[in-house]
Amino acid sequence: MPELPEVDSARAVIERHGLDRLIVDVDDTDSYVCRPHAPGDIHAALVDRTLSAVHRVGKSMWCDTSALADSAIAGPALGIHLGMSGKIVIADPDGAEIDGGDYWERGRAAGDYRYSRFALTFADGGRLVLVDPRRLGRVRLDPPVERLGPDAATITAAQFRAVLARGTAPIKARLLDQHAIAGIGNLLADEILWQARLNPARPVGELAPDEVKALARATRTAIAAAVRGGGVHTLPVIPFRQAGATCPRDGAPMARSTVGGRTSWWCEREQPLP
DNA sequence: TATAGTGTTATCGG
DNA sequence: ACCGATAACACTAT
Repeated sequence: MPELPEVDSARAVIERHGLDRLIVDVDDTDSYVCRPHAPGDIHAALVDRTLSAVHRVGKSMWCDTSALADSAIAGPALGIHLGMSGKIVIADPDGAEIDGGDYWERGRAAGDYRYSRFALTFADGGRLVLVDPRRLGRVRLDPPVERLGPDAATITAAQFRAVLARGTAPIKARLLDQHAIAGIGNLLADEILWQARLNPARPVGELAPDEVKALARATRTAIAAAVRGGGVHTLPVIPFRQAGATCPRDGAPMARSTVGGRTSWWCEREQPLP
């Protein structure tokens, strides 16, 4: 589920319900999700601290952590990436849940989720849980977020032009490159290209200035719409990414192929190769 | 049973 | 060393 809009929702959940609560326990026993740390490392680093702030760039989140009671030195950052199927769930001691209820099962205690891969327990018994069936999400201390490109939600026009300025990669592959621009995933990329009426396989080097402009505008509006709607699934063309579908704008068949290593759908008539 | 999937990254060839 | 393409990762749903 998570592209930039979903990750921003998760960030907001942590901001509303996860900050300034004393951490008394950490479940970091999933050594795949918590790699490269050994089980117990994150526990040792976070117990007796609080999350003091939460940040997001692209699809990556991280939390600042407080100093210990007898110290002035802040703790390490807690990096959280949702991967393909991760969600953040806050479970209160009384069983109240914020988001993620899909994964709760009858007979389990509050906060005990079937696909729980990492969890913080707070002093009052509440928990912050990473629920992630596929385990492609990632939790680590001091994540290397400085290598990400500019955030897609706040990128400037000049930065956007620079993203497309060099190379011969298909536009879609470049939009998905998190080191070039951070936050765009497979569905958002298809929506942006559909809005801009550009074929996903067009090489970046051959774009005209007005096409770059159209892409920048589509990126801005698609992300704003997805954040407002509550996720990339609310974007107009996404339900038409399936066999036999026709473009909701002009009724032409939707075409499918692999571009940039990902399944891509576009309108055959409005998004032709030149 | 076989395949695809809202993501990232190591690896390989040019 | 840079750029682009591909496979692999873990697991579920169709």
